[in-house]
Amino acid sequence: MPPAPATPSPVPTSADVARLAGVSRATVSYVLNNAEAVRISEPTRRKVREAAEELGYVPHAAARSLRAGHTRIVLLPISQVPVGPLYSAFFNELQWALRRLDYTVVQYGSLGLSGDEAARAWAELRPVAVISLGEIALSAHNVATLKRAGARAVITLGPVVVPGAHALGMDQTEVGARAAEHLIGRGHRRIGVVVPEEAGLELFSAPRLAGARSAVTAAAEAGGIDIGIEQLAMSYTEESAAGLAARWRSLGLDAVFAYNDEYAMLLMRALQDEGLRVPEDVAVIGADDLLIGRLLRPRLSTVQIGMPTGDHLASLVDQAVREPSELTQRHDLMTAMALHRDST
Amino acid sequence: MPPAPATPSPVPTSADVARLAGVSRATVSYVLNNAEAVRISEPTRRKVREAAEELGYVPHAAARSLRAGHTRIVLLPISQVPVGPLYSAFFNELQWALRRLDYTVVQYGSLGLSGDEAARAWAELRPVAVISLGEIALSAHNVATLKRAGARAVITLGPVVVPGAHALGMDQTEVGARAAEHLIGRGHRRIGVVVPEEAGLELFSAPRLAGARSAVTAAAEAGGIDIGIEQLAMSYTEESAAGLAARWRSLGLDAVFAYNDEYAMLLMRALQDEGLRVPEDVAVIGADDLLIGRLLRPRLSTVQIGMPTGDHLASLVDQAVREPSELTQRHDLMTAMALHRDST
DNA sequence: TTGAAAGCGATACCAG
DNA sequence: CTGGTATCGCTTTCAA
Repeated sequence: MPPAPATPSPVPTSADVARLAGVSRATVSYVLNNAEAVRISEPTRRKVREAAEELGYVPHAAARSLRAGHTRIVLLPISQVPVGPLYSAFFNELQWALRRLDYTVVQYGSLGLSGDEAARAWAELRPVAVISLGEIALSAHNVATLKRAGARAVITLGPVVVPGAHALGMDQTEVGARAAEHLIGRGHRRIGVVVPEEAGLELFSAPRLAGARSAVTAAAEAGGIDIGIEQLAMSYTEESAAGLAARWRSLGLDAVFAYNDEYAMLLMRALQDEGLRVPEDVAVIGADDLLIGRLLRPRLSTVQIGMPTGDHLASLVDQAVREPSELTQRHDLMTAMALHRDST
Repeated sequence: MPPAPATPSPVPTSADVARLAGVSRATVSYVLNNAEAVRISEPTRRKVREAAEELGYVPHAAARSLRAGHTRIVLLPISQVPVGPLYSAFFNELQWALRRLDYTVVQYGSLGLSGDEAARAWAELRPVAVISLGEIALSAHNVATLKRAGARAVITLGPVVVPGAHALGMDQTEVGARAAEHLIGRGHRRIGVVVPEEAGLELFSAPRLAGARSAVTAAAEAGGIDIGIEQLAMSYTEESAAGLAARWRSLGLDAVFAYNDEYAMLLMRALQDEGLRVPEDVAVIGADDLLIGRLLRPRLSTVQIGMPTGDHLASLVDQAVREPSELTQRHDLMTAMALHRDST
């Protein structure tokens, strides 16, 4: 007796369901999609449903979208760097909200790809929308590639505006500006700005630094005073923080905006260990208003960031998909506000 | 003159490329996939490539995998809860490693779905593998559904073993056990265990608590001594920590294992504000060895966790996909080791 | 070396 | 009310 046929467990298709139920594939499709246009008798419906159940039939998304001519995929390139709890929470929320709107969120790790490579790779999936944080620099040409592949919206959340793309910018310059203004307002005139050495974070750190710079310039001109600002490289390790703290006195600074609360805490601890008093000798301000910033003493002053809700952003995305012609440019989605505690 | 035809920007297909290049679709496919089996003349190749370039042609992944009969999708259900920087970093790494092995990682938010619903939704994408953290409780039947839909491996990283699934468990009980042993070894006999109230974290907190429990039992039996252990609910807010600290003296505990470093820091600060000395009045140990745990004073003792590298896990996944019959069960991928600092 | 054509799975039109 | 069938884009066998 010959062995069983080579196909051990063929994936059941709608044809299998049809065969088992004794109807045509068309009928199966109608029943399973609750098609309103055609009326199918109740016994037939039951037969079909039972057959599908028995076979464990699950429709094939690729086949369906091939037929439909479009997908509901929203592609979310993921970045390699840990962008902090604030952004992580925001992304989770966004995913969620998009799913509720019946989109399938596909996160795609694209580290190390050029804009061209990334755009091609993404386009293969025929996403209906792409939401880029900005970790991959997209050109107008890349946007065109994606649109030609059926993307109805290419949305960038980063600071860089790309022709053809919707920009829902989370303006990080505001963060730096609020921090600098806070320090200046409290009488500080020699301000350091910590810029993380970690690769990938420049997407956030550069605008924050730029914002601080412009705030300093504005304040100096308005008040006719001399304010200094200095960029300080530091990485997220105790050693790096200690190194910076060790040469602190030679820098002649009386305040520092430390990128975010984590870097601020790290640096503040190192400064204290170096014998400097916070805020008397040096004022320290972070950003993101993380809970841990309230645990160290003195309590850390910070810039509180108001992120848009996932629901809100999702609905903007949905709108862009429905009406791609309205090229939205918005930069008011994120708010920043200095929060005075005890470290400044 | 009539307006342009209704189709504004039809997505270019391989047929369009063929037409433009003056060859057949087959030839286009051969050229673009660098088919070794057939030899195509160099001029033809160039013509095809140029035509593809000019049209901005990008192949259609769904059509391709429909034809191929399988995908390279690895489905990663994502949980709603922030599981901490350790896990986030691990997941990033894993994604990366999988992409290098030419898989497409699809993260799928499945919160609120039942096991049945989730399995069906995932199966529609015909993933070649599913890697579940365990946030959705999968039954053997669900695993069967996925396998019938072509999944060659269903892998669970959580503590629950599901029939038919590969288990690459990250054994969280070890964490609790090491923490409890550390505290017992340092002479503590009344141990509290903080269990986060945040939904979703029970996946981690329950095994950590269980591990602490069994370590206590083991030590008590071996030493013939009386050791008490008590579960303490707390959420990640200052209020909750303060509330717990306020009733601390009435609990009669001399040590606490606080789920992880973040909860530990929060509680330690609240205890100190309540006038309790750490570690004299109460010893505190966390877990995950986060950098911030070294910033507070006293420095936080912790349980250091050794996660498998993304590369390692990815290669295990790849192996499971290639050889699905070898049902792997491994629980030694994560290591846990108590780290003594100053808070115990 | 290239072209014609079958077929992957699901859907929707048009007949019956 | 239900069934046959063309179609989506791509790969691959078979013929020429």
